[in-house]
Amino acid sequence: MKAVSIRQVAKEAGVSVATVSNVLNRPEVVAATTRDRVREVIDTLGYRPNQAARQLSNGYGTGVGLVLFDVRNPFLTGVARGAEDHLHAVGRTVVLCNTDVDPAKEERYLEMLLQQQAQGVLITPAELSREWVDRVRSRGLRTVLFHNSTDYPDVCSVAVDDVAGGEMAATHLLARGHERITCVTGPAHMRQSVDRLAGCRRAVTQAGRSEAAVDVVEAGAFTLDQGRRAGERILASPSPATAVFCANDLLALGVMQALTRAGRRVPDDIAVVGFDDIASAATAGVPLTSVHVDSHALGGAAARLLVEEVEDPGHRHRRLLFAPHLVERASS
Amino acid sequence: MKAVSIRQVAKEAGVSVATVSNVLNRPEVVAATTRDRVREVIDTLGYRPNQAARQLSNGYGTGVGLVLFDVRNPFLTGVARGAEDHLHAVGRTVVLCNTDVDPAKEERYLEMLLQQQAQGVLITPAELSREWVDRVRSRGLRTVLFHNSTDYPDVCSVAVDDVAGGEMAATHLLARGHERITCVTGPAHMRQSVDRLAGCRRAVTQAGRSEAAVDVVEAGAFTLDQGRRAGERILASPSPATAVFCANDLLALGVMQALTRAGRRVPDDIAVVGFDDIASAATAGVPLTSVHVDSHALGGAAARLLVEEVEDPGHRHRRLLFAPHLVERASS
DNA sequence: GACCGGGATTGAAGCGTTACAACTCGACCC
DNA sequence: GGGTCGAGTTGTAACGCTTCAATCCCGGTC
Repeated sequence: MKAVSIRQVAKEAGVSVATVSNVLNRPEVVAATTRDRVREVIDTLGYRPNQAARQLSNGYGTGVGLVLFDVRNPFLTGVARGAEDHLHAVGRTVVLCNTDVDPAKEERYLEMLLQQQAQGVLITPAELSREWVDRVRSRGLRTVLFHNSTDYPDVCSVAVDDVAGGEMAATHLLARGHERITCVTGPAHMRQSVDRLAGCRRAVTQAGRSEAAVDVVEAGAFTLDQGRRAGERILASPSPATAVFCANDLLALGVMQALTRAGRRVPDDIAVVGFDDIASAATAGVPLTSVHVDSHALGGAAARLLVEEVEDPGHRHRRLLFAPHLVERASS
Repeated sequence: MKAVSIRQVAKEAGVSVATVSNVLNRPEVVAATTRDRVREVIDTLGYRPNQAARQLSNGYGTGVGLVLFDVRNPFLTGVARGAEDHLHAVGRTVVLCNTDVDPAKEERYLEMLLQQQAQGVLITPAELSREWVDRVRSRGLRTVLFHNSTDYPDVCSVAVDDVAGGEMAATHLLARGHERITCVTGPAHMRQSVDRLAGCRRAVTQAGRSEAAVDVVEAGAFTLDQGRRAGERILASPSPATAVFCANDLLALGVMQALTRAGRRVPDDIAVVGFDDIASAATAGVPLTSVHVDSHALGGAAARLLVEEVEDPGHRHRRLLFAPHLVERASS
């Protein structure tokens, strides 16, 4: 029942613990015959190196924190999976932490990770600021942010190129022959609203049209309900555009519900495009065209960045921007 | 930069390391004044007990494994969150592992957890068998299964009461005045198909009707596409029932797509009820009535069970069955 | 004044690894 | 024969903490 220790392996193999340790960590320094013998003993005895001891000895552990505001967020779920896949592949262990965007909770987690001597953390910061970044850094935690901000060139981060995404959606609609586009954004202060709208406008002007070709409807939140409301507002307009691009799938689904409820046909009367490509987009009554983000790849990239930062002293901080792509479905 | 050790705290506070350790672990044995002084030094110095050392010393760690076949599965995502919440609240650390139902991968994870000296694991087993259970146990890992099986009374497990869920759905439809129900199941060999259908039948017979009042349509898989196909088959029937209960939301959404595409109105012509209450159920064109499972609570319960098993020597293994509940929406 | 009991404190032995300095031992060279 | 070299191996300190037996100290007892 008691776990086998390196000492027992050493005794059994007739060598010193140092040699066993070498077999494990620098096999090239030990003679082939000894190495084989030791290895054999290792598996007949079922020896399993004790991580805690190892960690204590060399001063750092193998765990890294995955600090997300909520794994249930479909995007973050993908990110989590992507990160976990890569981290596990390189022999690291992922500690899951959900903050609910609560700085106090986040702080508790970071503290816990520090106690575990985690080497790094992949995080959606609850409140990003110069101060926060410095604080985390000063405690010796390598960090990769899931955040779309250019303000911190000294931290690695990964994010989605919202502008490019908005542009894709709009370009698609224009290609389908729509002359005017209604853009439903979320709250105006949110970066996603701003950037996705900006992308939409860029597509329009690059197609040689005036910016006036895009009507803006601002929803109070990125929710289904607000989407419905936005849909009603669009219907109330004297001459609604024939296409609507929503900054988020929930808004788009809400808009579609309002439209169909009012008897309009999607896409025949009005085309709809969303953003994020959540699962519901594909399963909707009229499957929704949406801008897809490969959250898995994003998580993987973040993990890679973190590992690089941990292992390579000459690491340069980088900001990775992921290009999304359009998934065309029946709604447009 | 170097972390503060217990020794420095001891020196600074003018006591021995043993006393500092006591302040941390058994505060009641140390005199109030000493205790306060030590505590003060602890936070002015920013001392953080080293988990690895602690773990090495007392022989076991604080981490527990959360081994799921895929966090992206919406149900498991909820479970993960529920488990994490509780585990964190009781000071434990959650190590996330995704197996993709691959026994080899699962094995690697278990091995890794063993090296970390994790005390327990919450797991969706890739291949459940007597042998597997014994093997895991013999290595000293406490285990709680997410699995609906009565075959292993000596292991804790949590699961959903599928029979009760099916019964609820059918009872609801009968109450709405439907005389006959079509039940769309997944593959016949899957427990979910069997149990949910059984529940449906039970409701029907308990309402004094013959079992013949439920038509069975077996779908090849729990997918949207198979749902559409099932929908078409229902339409092709000479006298379709006015209500359909699907063993899964994706099937239900597929059925609804087929129905509306054929010009039938849901729920006016045909009512539809699903199972699982995934996010898409609420956002569908016609919001779907579904049997909801509180995955968060389920994860929490599993966590509680595991902690109990780890901490209480007199622990009795239990099998928890969660009652689902019906969420009524527009589709029925 | 010697003795006792018990609360408070402490010294030191582990816990299982790693890594470094030191050692062994043949082969090889002059 | 003595010396050098290098590959292989090993003894052991150190990592930071917990725990337990041992010690200390002080007020109370007889």
